[in-house]
Amino acid sequence: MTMDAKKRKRLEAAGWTVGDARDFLKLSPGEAALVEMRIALSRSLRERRLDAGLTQIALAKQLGSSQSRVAKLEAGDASVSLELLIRALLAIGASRRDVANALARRVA
Amino acid sequence: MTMDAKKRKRLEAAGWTVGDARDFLKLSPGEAALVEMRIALSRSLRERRLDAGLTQIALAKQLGSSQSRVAKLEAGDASVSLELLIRALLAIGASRRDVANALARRVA
DNA sequence: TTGACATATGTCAAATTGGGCATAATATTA
DNA sequence: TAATATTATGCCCAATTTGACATATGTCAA
Repeated sequence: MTMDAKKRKRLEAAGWTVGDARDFLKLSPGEAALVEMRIALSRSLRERRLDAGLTQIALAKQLGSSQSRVAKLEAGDASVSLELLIRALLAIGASRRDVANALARRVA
Repeated sequence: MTMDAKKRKRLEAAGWTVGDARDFLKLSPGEAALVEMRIALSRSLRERRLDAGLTQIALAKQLGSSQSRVAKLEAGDASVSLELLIRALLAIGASRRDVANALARRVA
């Protein structure tokens, strides 16, 4: 994890809400893009799961994972990788293009 | 790692070339998509690096990583995650949309 | 050829991520 | 309201991923 991400975690743990993370924390464009991707994928995952009428437990089963991890996936928790996020999307039937679209989706 | 991915590794280690991995190994659509994404991102990474006139060492430095890992990234090695692949693309200046496009790119 | 540079591959300790459990918080329904 | 279902969060530690290193292989010009 990068320095800035650690800093953010510390701040959030201390009860701060980070309004505009991008320049407040001076994230590099790449770091910012990564955060945005995580958010975009998280949201798509939740939408797809709900559209499919699945509970987190049901999705976890399809994924071969646990409810708690699905909750973290959808929360964009720092402990989940893009890798797992993408696996999860594929697990509920998203195509490669669907994932690409989700990835590029606006989140601001 | 999944069962089938392990199987593929064993086969490749034994000297086999996997022509059409998709149905020979009976990968699920999701697993196949994941493999394709890895390949697509790997290729985009190498193209971008070469276009930028960078060596693997130079890119490794920008990434905060090592030459060997960059080599593995470009080789689509099983030991690299989509996460790192995406970080690498962002590190050489790809935008979120660029990554999305790369991800969806045809590889067959 | 040799030498210099670039890339590939194997290994391993350290760091990150994952699964699963317990439990808390938050709906939702009777 | 209480009971039930769903989602969130913290924790542990096993598994995976990573950076770094050594070394092998490949490339190309002198």
